[in-house]
Amino acid sequence: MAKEGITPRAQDYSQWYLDIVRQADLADYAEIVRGCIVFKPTGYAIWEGIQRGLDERIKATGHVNAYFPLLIPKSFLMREAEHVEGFAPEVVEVTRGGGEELAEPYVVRPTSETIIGYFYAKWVRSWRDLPVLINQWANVMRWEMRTRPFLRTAEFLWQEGHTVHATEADAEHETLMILNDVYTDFVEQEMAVPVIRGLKTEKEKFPGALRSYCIEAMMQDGRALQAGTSHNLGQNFARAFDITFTNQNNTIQHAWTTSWGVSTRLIGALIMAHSDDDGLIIPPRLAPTQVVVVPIYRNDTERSTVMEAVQRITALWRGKLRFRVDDRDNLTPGYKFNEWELKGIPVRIELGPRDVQQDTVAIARRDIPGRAGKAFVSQSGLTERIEALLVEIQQSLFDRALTFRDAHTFDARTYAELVEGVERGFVRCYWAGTTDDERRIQEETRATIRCIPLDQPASAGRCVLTGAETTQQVVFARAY
RNA sequence: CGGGGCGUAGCGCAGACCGGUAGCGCACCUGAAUGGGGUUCAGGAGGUCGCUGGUUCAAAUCCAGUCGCCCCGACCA
Repeated sequence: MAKEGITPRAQDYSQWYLDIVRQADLADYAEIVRGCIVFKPTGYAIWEGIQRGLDERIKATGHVNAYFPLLIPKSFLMREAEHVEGFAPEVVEVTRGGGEELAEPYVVRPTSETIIGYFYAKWVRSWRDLPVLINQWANVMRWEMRTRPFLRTAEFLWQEGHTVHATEADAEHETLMILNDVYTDFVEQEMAVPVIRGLKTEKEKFPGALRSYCIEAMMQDGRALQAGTSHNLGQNFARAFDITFTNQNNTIQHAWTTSWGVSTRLIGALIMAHSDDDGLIIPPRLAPTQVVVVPIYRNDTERSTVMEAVQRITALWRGKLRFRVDDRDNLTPGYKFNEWELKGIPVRIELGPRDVQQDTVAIARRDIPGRAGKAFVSQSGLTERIEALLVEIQQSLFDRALTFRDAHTFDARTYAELVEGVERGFVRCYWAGTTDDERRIQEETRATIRCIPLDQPASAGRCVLTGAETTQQVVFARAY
């Protein structure tokens, strides 16, 4: 029973996504600024929830927040060879200011490794200054050729962590700790989206990094979405920006740096992982509003008794549940039911004259849409019942997403199986090919190696392409 | 950069071939009734027809130019 104005997923998945964004009032196109969107209050509230969950974890692991300039001297970008090459095509330049041509143009940051590297070089002198553990919440700009709300926009919001360490081992530990304790934990626990942790291949890694790790999630069309990345930058940026320190033996050494980020793209992941043909579904732990109350009445007398009961019941929720009462008078209850389902509120409580008499309410859960997810229950113990239901919904969304991913993950032994598998989801296979092989497969199948999973099989197998024996498995998929 | 399409009310569109001073649906405003799964009736407001120029007594409509947006591809993640 698809809602009005929402294209069913099976008909056109990409249009379905755009419909959800529009209908659930998450974003508006900033048609006057190419490739940009407006994060409307509902969409921004989801981002605030993401920020809260990540910021807590980032701080709990010893990091602090700071803020660096939006504009970066163009020459900075040039200092790291791979980095320039990687970002040059999508950089926006500022060449004038105060009505005059600038001596040196600035670029609008596509990411901040370079400018932060410059300051870290100033700040770091001794091994006693390390580690530097700083995060920044910021906007960045990349002139993308083709944009989609949240998934790829010219300007987007994110956090970028930038750290400096004395040794390679420390940097590697930091990179993996962020991947595990911050990103994976947040995305799985709060967003209820299961992820695969892995290493990027040379072809897919961050420009300038030694190694890039990532978490990859599966969307409901079987395509992969990179939900977060964590890079061990080695000494590449330390060399380019001269970040050095004197160690305990009074020797000057280049430091080891890392960077890691997740962006507003996560909102896209959230939508595509959970939502259905009736609209958005937001996992309870992240939902700006967890419970909506729809009062039902026919006249002023009924209205006052019903509203009285609503007041009495919701008074118990303060500090426990994020809720709102939909007391708009010009809309029918049926309309409101549909609207709140469309907007993905996890639990809906309906309360009418009959409920007042019988000491009941109707309780509906969003993950089971329509009347099927609705039950009449007693008012006593309602708060606890809702709290338990929210936990249950959170778990059921995660389980559902995991079951879906497993059902759409295929082991391929031959190239033909790989080609067939990426049509429908993730393909797991042994791989001993080269970067050129990857490129060729991408041309032929539009699929790329999403990652080399951290969880690897115990035994060896034969490469899906070359037939060579290898112990390394990779995951192929088409990606957003 | 190549191919295609589109600019008329907030949104979606008709009107254009055949020139005569702009219309429909939804949304919006007012009132009344309705109210447990997208409520009904009545009334109302809202448009320099993307922009510039030309043809004409008369241009949304014909002609020329120009700007912008969308889709497909290339590119990127």
